[in-house]
Amino acid sequence: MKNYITTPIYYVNGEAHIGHAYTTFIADAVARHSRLKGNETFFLTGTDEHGQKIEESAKKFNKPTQEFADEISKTFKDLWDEFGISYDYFIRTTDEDHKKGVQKAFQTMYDKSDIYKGNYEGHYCISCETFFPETQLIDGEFCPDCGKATNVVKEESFFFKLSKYEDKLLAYYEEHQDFILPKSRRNEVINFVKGGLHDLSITRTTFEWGVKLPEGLDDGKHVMYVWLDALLNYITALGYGKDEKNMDFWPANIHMVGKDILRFHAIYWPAFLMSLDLPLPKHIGAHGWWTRDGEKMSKSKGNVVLPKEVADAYGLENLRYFMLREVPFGQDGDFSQRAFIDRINSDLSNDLGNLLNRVIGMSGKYSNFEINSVDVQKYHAKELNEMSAVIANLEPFFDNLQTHRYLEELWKLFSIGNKAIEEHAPWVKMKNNQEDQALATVALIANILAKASLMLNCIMPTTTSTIADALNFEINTESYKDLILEKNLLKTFVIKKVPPLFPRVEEPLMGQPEPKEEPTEPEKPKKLKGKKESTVEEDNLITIDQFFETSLRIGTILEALEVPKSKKLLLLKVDVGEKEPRQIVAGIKEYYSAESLVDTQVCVVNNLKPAKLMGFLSEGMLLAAKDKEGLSLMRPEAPRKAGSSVGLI
RNA sequence: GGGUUUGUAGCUCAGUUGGUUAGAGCCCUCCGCUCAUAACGGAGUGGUCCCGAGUUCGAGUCUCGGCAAACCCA
Repeated sequence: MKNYITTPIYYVNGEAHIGHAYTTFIADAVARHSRLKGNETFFLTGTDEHGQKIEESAKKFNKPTQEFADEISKTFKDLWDEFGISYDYFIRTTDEDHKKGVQKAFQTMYDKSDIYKGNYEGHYCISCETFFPETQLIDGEFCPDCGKATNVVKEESFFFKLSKYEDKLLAYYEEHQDFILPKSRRNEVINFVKGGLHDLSITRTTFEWGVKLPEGLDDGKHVMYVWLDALLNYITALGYGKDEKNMDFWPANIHMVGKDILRFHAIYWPAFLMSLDLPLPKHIGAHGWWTRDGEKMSKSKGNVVLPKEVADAYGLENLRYFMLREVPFGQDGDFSQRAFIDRINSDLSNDLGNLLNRVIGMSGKYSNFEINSVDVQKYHAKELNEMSAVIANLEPFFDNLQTHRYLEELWKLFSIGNKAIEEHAPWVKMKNNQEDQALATVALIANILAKASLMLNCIMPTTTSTIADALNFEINTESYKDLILEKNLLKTFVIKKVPPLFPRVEEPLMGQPEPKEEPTEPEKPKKLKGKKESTVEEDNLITIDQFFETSLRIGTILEALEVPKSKKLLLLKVDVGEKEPRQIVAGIKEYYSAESLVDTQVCVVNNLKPAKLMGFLSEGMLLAAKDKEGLSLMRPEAPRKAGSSVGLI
């Protein structure tokens, strides 16, 4: 069986945040799950690089558009590589092959008379790349989504006959109840379609950064609307319009998307495919968004969770586990260090990690690390049956993308193991000359860990491989078949001693003044504590009065402009609670775009002697932290009144 | 304004086609155990299943009307 799994292609207009990582983690888990079961699997991710917004962002950074796109696209690819995402192909919409495929699709739809030329007039928001009807605008001018001003655009445009497919789409939803997952999202889509579909404007003449139309259709003025271009990546990646070499993977098993782009995937995309006479994807999986400590994440709040930062602090696989365990698929999830730490400590350290440690400890004491499954069936038939029952029930959860339920059920295996140890108390059996029984219990635990590792592998690939290695087997399709499908037990082996897999986390590892400690090396913290050395050098001590000589205040940035000809400098107008805002020149242009700073708060050194930089007067400076990776402004955790003083607690 | 979804123990969530005393994990308390990462096991505390009305022998589950939150649409 062939399975094709995709993430959306990510828009190259900013760095990857936790939401991108989440989509990618789920898709990666689905792909790994599919491979482990022996299915031929193609997992696609990539970047979406066309559109007016990219063109303009590139201009802002004074870069050729392609170069700008190259750079951001690379940050995504690098991150996924670092995260060990098992994609088979990374597509970019600026790839020549992709563009050709898109043109071929356009031509095919045109030849079928599903595309026609007309005129479009409407209010267009550049930022959202969307037209809005006048009734929807705020004050008749501003974009209802982002609040920025819209432009009235009248232009020649090609249209796709979306209206033609209304009934076919509805029929498809009806026949395929699980086309849209979770089911709760289905109605939303159906209602939208029932409300009537307008033909879709699919080309633009107002900018150039996009795929040109096939030759002969226009005079070269038009470029394709970014969504048409973007959605087609799912087939151009398989060779559509070129050699078609992987088209036998089509139709996709699942397109994983965020709920914000469900409409494009559940309505426009199927309609395009119908027009191309291609089968439709089997599932569209729409997941929710992440909040942080119960609040929406946004640049202006400065509370965006960066996946790399979290993975560095807590471990990549812990993060994968947390994200897939914590949230019912489709619902919004909340990221908090408290919840994350609870998951690590109770689920990973106590239940799973400790169980492995127990089996290593016992086998070392009782049988010189040798483990033999010969008597497991004899003494632990009950546990084996319970295990089989749990494993047999797992699959549907995964198929419905209910990873949180899948993991919850899977964890019952560890509970069976921990209970069995308590109940059979091998240490008592050893004293009573019932060595067979004691060793059978130890072997039972090893088998539990082996089977659980196979089922957990798609979510925690590295950790489970470590466990498998300790248990002297490899995780692959054969062992899956052997231990899971055929329910066999491990052959006799000598268990490897491994250090605790999941050190307990005692306190938050992020957003703390203390340096982060490596979660994989539990020895370190102890050493640090033991030394009791003051980390402050005596010579550098100051009195509290000296500290208070510096006046620190919270400021709200009202305006931010780039200083011409300067690589580093931004010119800011900052409200620090005085009559007039201060003008501050700050060297942060390499790290922050001017527009992202407006309406955010910073910490201002208020009583610095004014200085002139590149000819501009600067009446203060900002606090920021810098390391090799980059620079972060110091901001209040929650908004404070402009001019609030920053002091000691 | 129309619509969809969600609302169950302090927290995070399960509750299949309506059927006996509403479940799990975490947290908290007590007890037990010592192979283990102060981990594990057992017991217990804790619920007007958002509110109100209705259908029914019987409603967390169905219907209607509210309230709250999130989202979609005009």
